[in-house]
Amino acid sequence: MEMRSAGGDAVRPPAMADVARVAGVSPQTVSRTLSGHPSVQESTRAKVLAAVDQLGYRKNNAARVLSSGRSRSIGVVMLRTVFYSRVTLMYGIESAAQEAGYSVSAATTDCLDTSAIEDALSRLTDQGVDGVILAVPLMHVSRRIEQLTRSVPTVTIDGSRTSATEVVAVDQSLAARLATRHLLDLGHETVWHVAGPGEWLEAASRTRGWRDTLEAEGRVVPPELEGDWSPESGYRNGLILGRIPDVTAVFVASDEMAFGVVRALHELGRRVPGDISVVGVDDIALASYCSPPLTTVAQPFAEMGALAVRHLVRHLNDPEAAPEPAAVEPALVVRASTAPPGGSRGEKPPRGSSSGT
Amino acid sequence: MEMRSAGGDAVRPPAMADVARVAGVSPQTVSRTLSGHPSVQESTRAKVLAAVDQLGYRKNNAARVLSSGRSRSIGVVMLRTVFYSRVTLMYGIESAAQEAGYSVSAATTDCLDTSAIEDALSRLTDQGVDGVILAVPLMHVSRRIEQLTRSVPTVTIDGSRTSATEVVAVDQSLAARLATRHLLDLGHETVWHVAGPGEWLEAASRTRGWRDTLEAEGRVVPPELEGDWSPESGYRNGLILGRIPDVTAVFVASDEMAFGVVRALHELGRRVPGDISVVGVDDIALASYCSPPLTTVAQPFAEMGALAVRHLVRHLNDPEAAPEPAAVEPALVVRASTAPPGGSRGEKPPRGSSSGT
DNA sequence: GCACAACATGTTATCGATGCCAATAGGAAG
DNA sequence: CTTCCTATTGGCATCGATAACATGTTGTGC
Repeated sequence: MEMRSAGGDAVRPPAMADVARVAGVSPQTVSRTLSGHPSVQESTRAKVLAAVDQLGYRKNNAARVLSSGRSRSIGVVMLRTVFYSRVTLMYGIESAAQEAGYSVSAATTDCLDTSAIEDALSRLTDQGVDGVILAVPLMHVSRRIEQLTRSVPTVTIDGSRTSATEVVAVDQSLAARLATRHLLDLGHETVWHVAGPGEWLEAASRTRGWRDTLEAEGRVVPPELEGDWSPESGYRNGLILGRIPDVTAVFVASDEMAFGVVRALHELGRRVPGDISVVGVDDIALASYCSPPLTTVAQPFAEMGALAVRHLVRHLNDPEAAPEPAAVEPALVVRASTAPPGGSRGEKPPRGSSSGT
Repeated sequence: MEMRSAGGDAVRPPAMADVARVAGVSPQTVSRTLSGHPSVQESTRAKVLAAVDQLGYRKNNAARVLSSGRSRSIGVVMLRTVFYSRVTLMYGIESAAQEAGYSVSAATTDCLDTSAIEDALSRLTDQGVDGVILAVPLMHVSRRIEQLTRSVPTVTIDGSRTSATEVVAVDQSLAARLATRHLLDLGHETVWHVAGPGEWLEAASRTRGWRDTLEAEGRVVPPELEGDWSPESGYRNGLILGRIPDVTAVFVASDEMAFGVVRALHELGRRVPGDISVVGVDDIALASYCSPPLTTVAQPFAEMGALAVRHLVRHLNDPEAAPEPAAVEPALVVRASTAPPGGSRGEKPPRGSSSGT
């Protein structure tokens, strides 16, 4: 960095015109060569590439964007959380984008305020992204958001559909149905539920899937408890559930909350899954390594991110292409935190298993 | 998005010249008004702002960058991992950057190959970032990296120092010393260690801190085991440690590996901390919620990211400012996975504790 | 009353690449 | 041998904002 300041004005980085001069061709030909235009003679191409190499030429992105009107970058609006799901999603987006030749810039927000989302979105459009992936659960689509998404191609992930938007989503309701049905199949009378925060669309979908499954089977639908995705909130709810004698099966809306629930149950002396079975959602890396290893619903977040990018890129390349909604499917991963009711298959199998009490 | 394609060529977004025309002033005055230049009369400013509002003018970033030579964006090179530490770091960087008026673009890589890092770095410089934060553990600084970091202000985090670079780091060696000393203070004869992968500088620093502490106390230094940060690798190493009768205390280089270690020990019937005490590093959110709650060393990742940004921005604003290395300090968090040796305070206290075997 | 400063604004050149159109050359077709 | 076409290549305008310089305008101190 010293070079830059100390070197004075001598070291202006080489521009395309410099390359053209060295190669003995016009700047236009250099441009064509570098962007892979077919109509460039092999000998010319070689001269240009040699000059590029000799000068250490690097393309100037700003100029290219200004001139072509396309930035080859996409923006992502997301919440600033360390939840496994969001992070994995982001990486899926990044690698797919990179593969498609796009760069990614993220605008994260701390909260779900509509105004915060508006800000994030406008930061991205100001920056000149070609398209946007909205990875926040939009409950309320404000006029400003509507307006912004209308001016730039947008794909939403698990969010409300705005008028000018394609949607990519995991079938959250299916995730919940898989979990709930698994517990019912094991023989539990009914299943309790620790939901995610109400503002989150995916939390709402999971709750709906859980409720639907119970109702379809004619089971009692217990009142639902609500957390905020944090392990702490799971713990709090676990302390409540553990005190209710009826509870034999719990579907928790995320693995991290499930960890908290299990912890609380242990502290209350309830065995998992001996007394109470627990299912989470996400299949985080640590799910196999808690006690007991957590049964959960795996979600293909990375694929979802990649899918969103593919949709967006397709639209950017051909704005006429019909938008088509897409969903990817979650899968149940059975580990050791679930068992038939009655305490027969506890984590540390009690020899004389007194079924029932 | 339909608008864009269907609207034809009529809807070119308004440019500064349009605003100038409407406001009845020169484009330059518009520019000055919008960038907060002091020498603009109040009445003029008002006219300009009214015109901006009326036309819905939004600045064109590409043009601004091309013209001014500054992009007000910084790049981050990091590994594509979901490890808590890296994610938290990223959010620290993002919020600090946003506060300073910079946008962040990330270039993530899958592996630690020097060439992959070179690619990521050059993607960022091509994109025209004003500065770069290198958040990968650089063991080998190639000529190309040297060259790239020389052409753009760079701050490395926990990496090898390149010639033109400032460094921000957590004192990893201190983290290891805190953990090791804690275990020795509890009365353990010595402490075993599950290290991170050898290519990671921070893994090496932790190993060094651990070794130094043992040697300073004249303790036997056991051979170290090595993982790859994943819970799986912790599990594998746990299966080994659990079979070695001498082992009473283990310092694991990350919480996620520690989860694996604890799981393996449980499966082998070794109690934690009754038989073996375990300390991790990171203080991830789930650390409080495993069985037993994990004693660990908390690292202020978010602060570190913010610090890196502050350094970088300071340098961007004043290239003459002397680079000063900075470190932030980790802190021990004692929970329930550590205890004096001898099995007296096990997780589930065995009534007749047969100390030793 | 004059010189000079400070402020407010306009003019022009420029950043670096690309889009569009024109121009040249070589070859195929008639 | 002419005409037309295609493959290459160059010239010029342009994207939208800002830096640098120029201009005009008001005010101030002696």
